[in-house]
Amino acid sequence: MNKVFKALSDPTRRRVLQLLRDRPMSAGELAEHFSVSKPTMSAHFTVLREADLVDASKSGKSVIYRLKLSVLEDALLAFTGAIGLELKPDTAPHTGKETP
Amino acid sequence: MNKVFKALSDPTRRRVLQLLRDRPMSAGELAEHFSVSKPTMSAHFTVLREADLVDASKSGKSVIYRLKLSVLEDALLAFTGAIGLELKPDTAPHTGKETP
DNA sequence: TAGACAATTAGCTAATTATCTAAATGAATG
DNA sequence: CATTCATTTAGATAATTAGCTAATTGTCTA
Repeated sequence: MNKVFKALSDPTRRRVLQLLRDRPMSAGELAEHFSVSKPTMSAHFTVLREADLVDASKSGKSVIYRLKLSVLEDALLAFTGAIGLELKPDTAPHTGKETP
Repeated sequence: MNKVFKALSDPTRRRVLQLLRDRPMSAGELAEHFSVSKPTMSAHFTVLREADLVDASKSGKSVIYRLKLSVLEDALLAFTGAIGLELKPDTAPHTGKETP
């Protein structure tokens, strides 16, 4: 859980997760959304991978990153539970079509 | 919101919030739960205060810290909302008697 | 009012982090 | 099979952070 919170402490990484909410994306595609160098982005991806918040799979020349939403959810629920902030899953699954 | 996540990125600070869940506590009382020096704890309190996650009030020789649960809740909901992780408040208010 | 006590500030250090450029790796393609 | 393209690794640096001890501030109380 510590790694998850460390990963979430950087705004760039939080934004990456947000982008991945809609669909899996390649490293380069993700990097286009930010004004930092690709190696810097690559380092952010490593942090996210080590926190198990994303999954990386190679596809040809590209590396595709996917959000692991359940890991994020589990960490957040574990923390809020420990704090006594009772949040609970709102069962409506994400469709990827929220803002058409 | 960034300051909140920065504040949450340290396990000591997360634990402080957890301790404050039960009741307001003085700086010294909080510090007793950790094996770091008081000045170090004081620095953690500053981070939590700057993130607006706690409220500090002087009472005689002591400084009493109180958890600002709604600030934490708002930040977490803002983030989970942006991610498409639909958590929602579970309306049951915290009584302070959960584990008697 | 002189200690005693609680907490913070000052000043320092070691470790971590975000960033960069340049180089290396690995896969597809002419 | 040499080139191009996507990504990562190497190596460096500046900024931030968590930690310490010593000193300061502020509030009781004997």
